[in-house]
Amino acid sequence: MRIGELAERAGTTPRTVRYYEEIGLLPGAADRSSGGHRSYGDADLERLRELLRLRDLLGLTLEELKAVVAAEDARAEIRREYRSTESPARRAELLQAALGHLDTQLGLVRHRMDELATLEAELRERQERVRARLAELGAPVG
Amino acid sequence: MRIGELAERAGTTPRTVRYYEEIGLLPGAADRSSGGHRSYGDADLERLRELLRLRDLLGLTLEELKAVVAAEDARAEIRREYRSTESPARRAELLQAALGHLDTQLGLVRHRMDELATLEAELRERQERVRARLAELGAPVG
DNA sequence: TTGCTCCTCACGTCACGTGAGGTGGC
DNA sequence: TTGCTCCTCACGTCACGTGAGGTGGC
Repeated sequence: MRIGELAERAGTTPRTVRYYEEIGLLPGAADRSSGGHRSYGDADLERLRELLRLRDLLGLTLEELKAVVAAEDARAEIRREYRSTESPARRAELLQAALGHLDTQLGLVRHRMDELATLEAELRERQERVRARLAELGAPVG
Repeated sequence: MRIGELAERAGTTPRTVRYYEEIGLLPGAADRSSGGHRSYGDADLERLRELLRLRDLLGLTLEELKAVVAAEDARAEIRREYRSTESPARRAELLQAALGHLDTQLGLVRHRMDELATLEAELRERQERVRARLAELGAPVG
């Protein structure tokens, strides 16, 4: 697919995709099919979606996202080395590193969920109070 | 308290507080005690904390936060009018508007929580896979 | 008097948005 | 041939960061 479709399906803009490529967060599109147009596959779409999700949900900066990409590339490297002659010790080391990154991300996710749960509770409390006042006025509760 | 303490207790910087004042998101500090230094109270701290929370957790822009502030000022206005001679119809109207704003915010909060829950599930799944591979290697599960 | 924090410009930065002017595929 | 999307500059914008140079309270 071309950059317009990629961006729309990922929920962003072509400009953002080009910017991410410019700063090295996304690799330059593999083939620039005739006319210099960037061309992308489904794997590119999935990776972009995940980056945007981490950006929006966890508030990671683009520098931090670069570190995430590096960690994921390392995981991909693990899979590639999996059947090679790499030593079990080295494999375990890489897997442990991957576990560390996942732990960090899970910690961030849970922290955010806690904060959101607190916010939700406060909003519901306010909502109840407003509803109670409306009831006092003899109005129907919306 | 002065701007440095306010900012630190709210988890931000003096520059951000001044910027929010500059664009009209925060009112200019009530008293500029001798020397032109801004002075703040606990209510200012609470309001700032809430704005930062909405910014960080829901990703609202500063323009959107202005609308939130306007809605909250309207709620404060309701309380002020509560014992005045305002008509019940007018009061109900203001309360309904407040309910609408709360509904909107609750919708955003729940949407974010859903997205975070999905992300958490995916991260846990990856974690399990990595752990399984580590177990295959005969290594202790971290 | 010495630090510490505060003040106001004002330029820099991050993460893009938005034309300007031009080329390429159905 | 006409739209549509793409391309590369390059300047603009939002939300601040970061000194520059100076004043004020324990």
